[in-house]
Parts: sequence; C-alpha cells; structure tokens
Amino acid sequence: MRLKRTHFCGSLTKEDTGKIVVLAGWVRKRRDHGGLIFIDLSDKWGIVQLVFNPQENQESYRQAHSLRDGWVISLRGHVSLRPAESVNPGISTGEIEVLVEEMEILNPCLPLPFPPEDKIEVGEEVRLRYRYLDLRRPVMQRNLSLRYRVTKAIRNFLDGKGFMEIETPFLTRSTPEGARDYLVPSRVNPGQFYALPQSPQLFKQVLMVAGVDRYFQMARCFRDEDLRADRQPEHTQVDIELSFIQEEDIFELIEEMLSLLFQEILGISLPTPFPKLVYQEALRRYGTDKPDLRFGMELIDLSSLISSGNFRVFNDVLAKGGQVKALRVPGGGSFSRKKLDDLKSWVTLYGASGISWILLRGKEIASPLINYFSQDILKEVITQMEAEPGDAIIFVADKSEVVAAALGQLRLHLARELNLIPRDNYQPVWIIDFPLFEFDSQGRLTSLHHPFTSPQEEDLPKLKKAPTKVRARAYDIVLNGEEIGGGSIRIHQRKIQESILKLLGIDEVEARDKFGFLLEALSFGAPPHGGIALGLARLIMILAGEHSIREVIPFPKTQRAICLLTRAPSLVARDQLKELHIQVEAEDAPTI
RNA sequence: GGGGCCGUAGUUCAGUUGGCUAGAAUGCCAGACUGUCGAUCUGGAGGUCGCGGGUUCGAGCCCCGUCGGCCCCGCCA
Repeated sequence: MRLKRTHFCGSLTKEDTGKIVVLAGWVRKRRDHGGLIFIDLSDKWGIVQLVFNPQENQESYRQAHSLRDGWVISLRGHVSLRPAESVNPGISTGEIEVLVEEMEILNPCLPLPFPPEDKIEVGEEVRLRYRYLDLRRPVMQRNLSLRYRVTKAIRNFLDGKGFMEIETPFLTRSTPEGARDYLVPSRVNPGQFYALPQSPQLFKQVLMVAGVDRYFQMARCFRDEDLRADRQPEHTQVDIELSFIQEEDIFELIEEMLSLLFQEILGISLPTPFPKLVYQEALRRYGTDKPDLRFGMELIDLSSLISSGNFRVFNDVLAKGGQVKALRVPGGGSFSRKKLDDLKSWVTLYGASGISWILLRGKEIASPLINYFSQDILKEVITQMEAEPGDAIIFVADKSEVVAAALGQLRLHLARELNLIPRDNYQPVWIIDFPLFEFDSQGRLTSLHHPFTSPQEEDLPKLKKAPTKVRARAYDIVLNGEEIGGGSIRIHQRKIQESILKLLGIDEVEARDKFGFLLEALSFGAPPHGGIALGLARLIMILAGEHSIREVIPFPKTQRAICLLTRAPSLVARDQLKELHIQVEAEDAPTI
C-alpha cells in the first residue's frame, strides 16, 4: 500500500472542497458512461463518489475500467463540489465528489454473493456463511458498534460505583445449574472433564467471601441446550455481585444503569423506579413470568360467573378444579370461522384442547356459547371483559397452568398480528417473589432459580412442610416481554445452604464433593450478598430493534448449533482423541 | 425427542394434473455511451431442481429416507 490514507470516505463534506485527499475502501458500485466513470467508494464511515475522467488523468481512468464491486483500492484525488444538479441528497457526502488522480488496486474481489448494503433479500444461511460480508452492511456495523458502546457504558457506570471487573475460569467444574454442560476433556487427568461455565455463579459468591464487595464481569456462559431466536449455546452476561445489600440495592443499581443506557443510546428516559409484579400475579394477569406490558389484553378469570351456565365443557373443567379465563381481542369481532379454527388448533401447541369465543359484531353477538348461557350472563361477561363492539372475547378452559400458557401465548400472538404493540415503547418490570422450588416432571423438588438462592425469611417455617410455598429472594428484570436478567440474594449461611441442598435431595457426601468449597467458604465469614446477571445480547437486541439475538452477535450459531462460517463443530484426528483418552462410538461418529 | 414452514441459476423467487430444450427479476460477462448515483441501451453466459433411493413409458412435481435453514413445543440460572 503506497498511499497513506488521510480521510475517511463517509466523513468528507463540502468543507473539504479543494483538498487533496487519500482514501481507501471498497468499490461499491461502478457507473461507466464510457467517457466518464463514477464509482462509489465505501468504508466503515460511509460512501463517497469517485470520478474518473480521461481528460484529468488517462492512467487511472484506464485502471477504473477493470474495477468491480468489492475491489479494494486506495486513491489520491481532490475533493470537488458537485454541479448543483448532480447533488445526491441521499448520502452524507452527496454535495461533493473526489476527482481521482492516482489509484492503487489493493485487492481484487470475486463477484459478491450479496451486496453489502442494508436492504438485501438474502437468506440467513447465506449471510452466516459469508458473515464477513454480512457484517460489512451498515446495519450490522451499527449493531456491532452498539454492542461496544453498551459494554463500554456499563463498564464506566459500574466502575464509577466502585465495582471491579474480575475474570473467572472457563475451565471449571460442572455446576449444579439446570442446563446440560459443555465438557472439555482433561489430557493430564485421563477420564476427567472440565465443564465450561453455565454462569460464574459460585466464583462470584466466593469473590464476595474474598472481600471484593463489588464484582462484575462480561461473562461468557455456555449451555448445551436447544437454540431459539433468543438463545445461543454461548452468550455473554453482564454478571454482577455485591456484598452487604438487599433486593432494593440491586433494583436501584440496575434501574440507574438501564436508564443511563436508554438515555445514552436511544435518548429515551425510563421512568424509575420500575414497576414490580409479584410472580403469581404476573401468571394470573398475563399467563407468563415475562409479561410484555406495552399493551393491555389481560387475562380475566370468569370461572365463577361462568359456573352458572350449563356448558358442559366449562363445567367439567371447573369441577376438576380448573379455571375459565378469557382475553379481550380488540378488533377481533371480524374474525372468520376459519381464523377461529386456526386459533383453536394453535392453542393446542400449549396443551389447551381448544377455545371458545364471543364475537361482538356491531350490536350482534356471535358465539357458540349463546345456547348455554342466559343473555344476562353473556352481558355480564362483556361488561367484565370491558369489551366493545368489534371486539372478540376468547376463552380457554383448562387447569390453570394450561390456561396461562395458552392464553398468555395467544395474547402475544394476536397483539403482534393485529399490530397492537406500540413501537419505540419500553416497559421494564421487575418480577419478584418467585417460588424457591418447583416439582420437576419426575416429581422431584428442584430450584426454580438455583440452589444458592436465599428463601424469604418469613417463609422459612414452611421449608419442610410446604416447600413449594416458600418464596425466594429472587427477581427477574423483564423488558417488553423479554427476560433480560435475573438474580437473587444468596444464602450466606452454611447451615441454611446445607438444609436447602438436603431438601433438594443432595446428600452430605454429594454436597461436599460438588461444592464443598462453597460450603467451606460460607463458614469463613461470608457476608450477606446477592447479585444479578443481564443477558447482554437480549438487551442489545431490544436497543437495536432487532428480533433475533443473532443480529447482535458477530458470529452466531444456527439452530443446530453449527457455525456456518467455520463449519464448527468438526471431526478431529484420531491422535487428538487418543491423547485425550476418548473413544467415540462409531455408529454416529465417523473419524478422520 | 416432537410439530410447522422452507430448500430450483451467484441471489430472491415462479414452475399447472407427473409430459417439448426448467423460467423471471436481479447479479455476472462483453460491447456502446461524458453527469450517473437502482445509470441506460444491445447482446451473452449461467442449473448436481439439497442429497440418496423408489414408483412411473416419463419425476423439479408423487412416495420413503437423509442433510441443511428458520419458527415453535419439550429443554433452558
């Protein structure tokens, strides 16, 4: 590269008119008029038009004929004001152009699979395979830069609050959190494995015992579970832990931090304090523990009202201790029979056997329930639902968990479909008072959060008799229906920790083996402590207005946990396996 | 582990009941053109219809299997 860059493509303005500049970048578009060639040159900062004129410079004009999209060049030229009729108001440098006097071709380029611009019609598979081209697109550059600005702002903020960033190991031991571990074989300890951390949970607690008082980390976490639009096998969490604090301290800290981010990034002020919603109430009103509060459509319990009718489906459900709840769907009165059938089969995904409905078509009421309920009851239903002409009321009757899942999902589904969710609106909410335990599918008691979460003190007496009634000192932060973080006040006393482990069916031997180090640490003057972890990509996804975290992760994996760029995972050489004392079952694993 | 949608030119897609040489747009290549910026005009090249098997006189289309992408259930502090 002979020419030394003096300016960036996107930063030139008419103030630079007359200057001799050296630019470097990618050829974006060639418009060859035979006697005159225009080229858009792009770099990270934007686009500027180059002009090759044979009357100005024969040699570079000749070279310009060979240029194609994606070629890398540098050039020296002088900045010139465009003729008034040729100004392009569509780009920031539209008032000027650069007349090229000398050019160096730095690298040619194959024809591009897709152009590096924002509006492309190309599948994600192709984008991921050529991720370096995808990331050249301005929108992806913005997402990358947004991520950097967010982490920088978080570091500054936490630094100002007396926090210290500390790294914890990637090669660690399997922790008892719920997810499947990624394992790493140990060469020097045959048959033994490290686990990649699902979170630095125990390390950050140990750091509190170590007197660090305020810790944070941009912590990479690994979970070998199936992927979703908001889940990758590895993700970064903003991991935070503090000593000598209560829930309110965490709430205030995170509220201040998120407010700062939204102010700095979007220029939006989030009102603080954020509202708090008790877990049970969230389930009752929204059917989920991560409610989207940007719109209403709450679930209304009509069980007692409806019990006076003689509709067998409802009565059977109620007799078995279930419930009948309903959702008001603004504008749903015009739903067709087919649409309602589709919704009916859609809710079966969530275990419901179907839906029932009342359509308010002007003054008319269309409903299969008409034959089973008196006019008075139907009117009362409409009153309780606060339904208006043109609305639909959709019922689900089942046991409470099914009603919550089905109606909760239906609420989201229909709100999206009917465009009822306001844009540029951000509604954070704390979900609090989670249960400490739940029963898993095999009827065993498990932690809802994790086993180091402190029970609420007033519920301690229920630990033995009614463990699922015990509330945890745990909290989630939910933003626009996305769980962007969660945490808890931890157990800092060995006795309580031991009794929780015992309740979880972990005997003393296993407890000592798996986290004896924690129990021991708790015995050496562990301070009361607690913390939170925020899912960085989810937060940035919301700030960026994207709908998948893959849009804010430079090199994400596909739903089958494959990196299409590098083709990881891959087979490894036999020798590598042998060195690691690993034998692979032959049937599904060819070797190289 | 399961459900749904999808896979045809570099890219995005169309392709009838199974029937001529598989099309369009864009991109690409060549030529023309001195004010374009989605340049324009003329011409051209470009296909393992994801892969394997089956049915059939004949398969892009039907059947079975398989691989891959997306969304979801289960799973997931």
